[in-house]
Amino acid sequence: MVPKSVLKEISPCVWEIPDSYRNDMRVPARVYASERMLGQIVRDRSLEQLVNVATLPGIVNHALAMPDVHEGYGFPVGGVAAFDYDEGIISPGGIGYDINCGVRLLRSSLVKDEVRTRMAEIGKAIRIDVPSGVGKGGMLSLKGKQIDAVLEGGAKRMLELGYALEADIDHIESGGRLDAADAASVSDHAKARGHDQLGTMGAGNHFVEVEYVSAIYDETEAERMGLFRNQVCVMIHTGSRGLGHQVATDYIRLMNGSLGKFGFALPDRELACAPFRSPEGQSYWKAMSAAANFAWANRQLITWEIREAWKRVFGSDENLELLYDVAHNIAKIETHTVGGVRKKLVVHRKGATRAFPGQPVLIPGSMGTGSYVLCGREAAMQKSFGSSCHGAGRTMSRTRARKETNAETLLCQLSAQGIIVEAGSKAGLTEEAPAAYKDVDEVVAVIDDCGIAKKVARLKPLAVIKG
DNA sequence: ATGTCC
Repeated sequence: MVPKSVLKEISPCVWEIPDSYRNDMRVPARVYASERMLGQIVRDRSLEQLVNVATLPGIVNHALAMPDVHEGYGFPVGGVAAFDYDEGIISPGGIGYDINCGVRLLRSSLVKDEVRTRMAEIGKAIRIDVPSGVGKGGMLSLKGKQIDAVLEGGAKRMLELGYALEADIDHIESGGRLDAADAASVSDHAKARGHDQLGTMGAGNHFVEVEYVSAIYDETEAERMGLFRNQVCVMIHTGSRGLGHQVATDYIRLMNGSLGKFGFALPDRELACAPFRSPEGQSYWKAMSAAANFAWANRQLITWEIREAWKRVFGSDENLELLYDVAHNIAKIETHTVGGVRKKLVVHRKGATRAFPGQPVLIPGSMGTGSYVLCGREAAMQKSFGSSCHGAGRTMSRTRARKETNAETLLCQLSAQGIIVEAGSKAGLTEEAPAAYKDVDEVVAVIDDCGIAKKVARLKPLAVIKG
């Protein structure tokens, strides 16, 4: 464990672990957090994991942790690490098992008071149209070349198939498609797991939520994003399902086997990686891009399903427009200024959101607490490779949350707040108890205060549909 | 997160 005394506050809410802390660190580590939050952060292994990340070949500037950081597989969740394109590595653990887990926000033209009495109905309709649960299949069953077209075309393939509007594509990070994707780098096993999973939610922290705009912090940005007070919106949180999980599994195994060849001695085997330019690194990059495209296609088909449900309940004139869609678990090739020089980097975001200047940043809180819309600021480029936090962040393991939460009590608490809950399983519900998460208001305040992204609007839940 | 252990 990294003791709190090692961390020095170098500016408000920015804490540094110097590279002298351990002799294998190549760069310092930095944490964005309030002092109170730092007290929570030092209680798990996330900072030790962050120090481990700082030892990886080709890392530039700092290994970064956002205020929602917590322990993950090898790399902490809520972490950002950028590696030199030519000299650096790519690591599946730095992206996560759920490749391109992410969030998308749809806005309606309805206001809260018009829909209050219809929430049970829309909750059930979404629950029926968007299948959820571990291993669950959906409305499409893709075969052979059909799945390859989705892996290489992402959300744009869904447009060709009639499940997207032209305008949707312009409001997705990277246009909902990474060009590097190559279906041939994805195993048949991964394709088999994913072939019927488009348009499905999954389980764990994945959800669909009907929310309303409860506060506006920046009128100009809110107007630009088409948001207004009491407006009803829909948030979708899911990823690449079994397909992405299998891609991660396949390449962690492959890269563990090639560590010796590259002469890598890692402080933790969970950091399995390969030089980005190596055959292993390139294969994973192409497969990760394909899985990311699959996730964008998934959120797109879910959008189509929700639009159908929405029209059934609220009438055919009612539509849902895509505000934005962001990835939370992904690596990207980006150019950033490092030491005054423009450099091509492989930016790993694991439980972190891209937050380029002017870009909408979507941050869901824990179940029942609602979400934030922020807007990326110029300073993010220097402070965090244009990245923000991605959510509230866990303070309790799934097991502990399940042990300490009573499902009935939790349901009562949510319904007392007027929130409709459609839950797939009681175990799944208790794992996501708000008590198992940090306070999203506090997490977002750090991001706002340190100038990474500014608060635009807050949304509160009306109906929660969970896996 | 995940056909929650090949």
